[in-house]
Amino acid sequence: MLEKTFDAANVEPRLYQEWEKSGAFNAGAGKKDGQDNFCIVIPPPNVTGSLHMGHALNNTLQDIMIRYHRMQGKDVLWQPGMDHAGIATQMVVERQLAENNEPGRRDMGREKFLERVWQWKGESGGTIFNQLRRLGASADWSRERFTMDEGLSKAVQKVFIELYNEGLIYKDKRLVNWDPHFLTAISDLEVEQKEMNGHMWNLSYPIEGIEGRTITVSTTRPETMLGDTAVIVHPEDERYRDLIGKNVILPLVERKIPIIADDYVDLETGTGAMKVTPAHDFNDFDIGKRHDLPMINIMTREANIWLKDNEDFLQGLDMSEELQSTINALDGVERFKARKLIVAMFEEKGLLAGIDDHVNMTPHGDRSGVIIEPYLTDQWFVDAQTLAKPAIASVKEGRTNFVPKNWEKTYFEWMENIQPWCISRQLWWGHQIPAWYGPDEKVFVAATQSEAAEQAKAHYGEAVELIRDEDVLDTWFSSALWPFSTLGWPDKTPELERYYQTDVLVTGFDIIFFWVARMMMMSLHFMKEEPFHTVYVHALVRDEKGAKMSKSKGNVIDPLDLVDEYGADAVRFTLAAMAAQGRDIKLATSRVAGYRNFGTKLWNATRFTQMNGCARAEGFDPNSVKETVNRWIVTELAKTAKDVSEAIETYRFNDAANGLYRFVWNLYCDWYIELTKPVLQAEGESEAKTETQACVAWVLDQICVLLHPFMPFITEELWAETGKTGPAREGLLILGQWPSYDIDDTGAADDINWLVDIITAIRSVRSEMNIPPSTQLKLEIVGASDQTQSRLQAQDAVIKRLARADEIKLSSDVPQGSAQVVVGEATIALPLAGVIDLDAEKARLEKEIDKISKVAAKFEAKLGNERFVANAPVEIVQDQKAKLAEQQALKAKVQEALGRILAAL
RNA sequence: GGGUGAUUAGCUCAGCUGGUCAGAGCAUCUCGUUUACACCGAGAGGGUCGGGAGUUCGAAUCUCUCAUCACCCACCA
Repeated sequence: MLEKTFDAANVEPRLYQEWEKSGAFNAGAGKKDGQDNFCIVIPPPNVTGSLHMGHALNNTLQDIMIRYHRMQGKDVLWQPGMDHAGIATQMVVERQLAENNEPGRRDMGREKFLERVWQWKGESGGTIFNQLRRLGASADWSRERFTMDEGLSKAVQKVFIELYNEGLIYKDKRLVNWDPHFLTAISDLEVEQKEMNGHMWNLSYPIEGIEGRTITVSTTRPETMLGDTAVIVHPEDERYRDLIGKNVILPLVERKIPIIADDYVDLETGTGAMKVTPAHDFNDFDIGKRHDLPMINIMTREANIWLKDNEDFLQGLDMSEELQSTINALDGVERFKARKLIVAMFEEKGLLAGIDDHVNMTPHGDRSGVIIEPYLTDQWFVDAQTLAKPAIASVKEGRTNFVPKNWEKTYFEWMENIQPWCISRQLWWGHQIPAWYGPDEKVFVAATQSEAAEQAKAHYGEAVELIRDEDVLDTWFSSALWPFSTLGWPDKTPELERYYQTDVLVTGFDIIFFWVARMMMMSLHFMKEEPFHTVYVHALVRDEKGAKMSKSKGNVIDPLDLVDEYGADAVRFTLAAMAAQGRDIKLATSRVAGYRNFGTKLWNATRFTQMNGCARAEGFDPNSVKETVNRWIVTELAKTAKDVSEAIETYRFNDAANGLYRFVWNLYCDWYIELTKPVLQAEGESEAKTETQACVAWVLDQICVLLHPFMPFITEELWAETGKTGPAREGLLILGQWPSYDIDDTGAADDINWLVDIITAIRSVRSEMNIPPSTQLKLEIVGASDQTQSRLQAQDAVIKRLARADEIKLSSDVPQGSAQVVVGEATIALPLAGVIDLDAEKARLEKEIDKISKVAAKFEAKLGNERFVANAPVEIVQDQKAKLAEQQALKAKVQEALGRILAAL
């Protein structure tokens, strides 16, 4: 006999071990008779990561599909693995070094530092996978991969070399987003624009040769004026037309820079004159290119002002004492301090024309949080525009589909405007770029140094010393290869052959650009086939009030805390039930508690079966059950199974979960079990009892199967429990067989619906009339049709039990002073003269009539509308007519009942 | 500046391709310990589906518009 509740904390780890030991997670485990494959690659979490709600949702949905398809008998692979997370990991290890007062990364040197990172990875990396295990994730852990594994690194190298040879990867000197904290370039995607309150400074630049005349430019970044190389005005601008072609004397540095015309300038904005700093602003960079302006970088990598020994800056300057002192004052100063100093200097010279408040979008590094500096450096880029073309076509032509579909628009929007992807990072942890430089900076890209040396020898005609590029690749470069690199590419492995193309990618919308788009590009280029046919994009998990969960807000719900409190099944079921497409999930823990209760409900239903001898029967055939109630429940089960399967296959996980919830609680527990009690608890043996016992057990079995993808632990446990009696069971539920039935008995459904109606109606009256549960009623049925009479006879015991009546008889008249309920054509009288309040009964019936009238009025209005009758489809009109007639008949009956009460009053 | 998604019972949300679609769960109220379950059972109250206009015989469901909120993208000094 089972305990009263399911002890998740104890059972879950045990069952998880059993599953793992059984090999059920391994690819091929569920395979039966050479059926289909099903493959999902996990979105690789950061090696530094720990489980948050987003992961919990993401992996729950994946596991539901994986378990579902496994039970379908497919050869299933859920490919797990982790991402090396360049910046994040380097950050963690550097912090650890600092905490231990150990030498920093630079003091340590590259090799030793990397050793430390590997050591850290071995000790603390990948805790997230143990957390996923607690959720019940049935990934094939034996195939776990890491983006820095030898195999995956080989794939990265091959991809880099091939793209380079095809001209799709190139090195370029241009402005990049520079993170002055981590001292590395980052891609556009790793930049977050944040609104900041700042100022707009108006700076006046004197015109060369025109005493007393200045031109005023507006800027949000005065410190960059040190690197100005032009002022531009609009060619049509009357105010400045005479100045075009002249020079300004750049204040402080006394550099002569030209005033040129460029229609980039907006006549309406600011003063209509713009300073141009090509080395520190993306727009200015383009303008500089257009006009072939010098690009003067005036900052160090740390974003401090750099003037001394800065050749580009010093070139062409006349070193005066004043300039020297300006340089002394500014050199090495942090950029925002320098800003203040420079503004003050302008003010002192009388060249500060004004300061306005200004709100501007400021770029921040998503990891470091510091303000990004547009910075002129040599970096490696991927020609994303070229790679994007087939990736766009693929989605346009439906070879890969987004669910929900509206994400395709976002995807197109981004892909069609894609910029070169900066892939080099000035970090150590990552895939070092396979490029070597000769004496004249000539690049040799090759898999190994010796290959590079050969190339160099061929080029120079002699052996030369080569220096390897220090940089590593963007982490997302390796993630982009995930669907094929994890399967063994570039080797032609059986897994690659078998599981590629994978099926579904499950992901949050926040990484569509980072990851999905790039997988599409790389996979199409190297595999010539889409990485997956479907991208299921799920929502963000927010807190109860809809706010994004974040540490700083302190509203983070830790999924493991929820698992501790309510069990993994409850957490999973909650997430599935709330995963309606296209909506964020606002997680309320009350929901989790509710679904924990759902598990308990099922648990106790199983206890009920045990107490009532409902053991599984050998060769039970749901198609041949005879009892109405049994025919009804198997019909409902068949419907539910069909709905759930369909919902899972169309990614409507909430519909699947809710369908199961409804069936288990509202049909199986609330009605089926109650309806079977009279038979099950009757003395002695009967065919009906034997059949019902078997049927109750069988449906419970099927519930476990259908619920297993959602609530794997409790169902597995119950499966084991119910396996202890009846015919021996083979194996674990995880490898059970997903059902589909062809059962549909509408007659039984009608009978039971009638039964439910009559019981509900009587209960309702009892409750409203305050008839205590202990009072046994005598029911008198008036006007019953033949069908109703036979139903009454068949269901006599059940009605008596559930409506709490000790006698049911047919009558020709309603006894005076009875409470009355109308069910179909029959009126059920509850003879309670003297017990009930007739005024209350009168009010109740009046209210009932009112309600019916309202419904009837709707149909009347429709049918009274000539145009409706003329235009609506015939079936609809017929349907509405029938419904109206039904309501009218009902109303007449209730009115009769009311008449009797009025007479009695 | 461009784009997307919201707005349905007190709360959190379902409602697909227009015709009982006005629903669920929590919360509330009443009653209940009948041996599966109080993490329970029975019953009840509660919304003119954000405002307005339109299409249609018929709209929560389609179109437009306004309002409010959220998010994403963007180099306007």
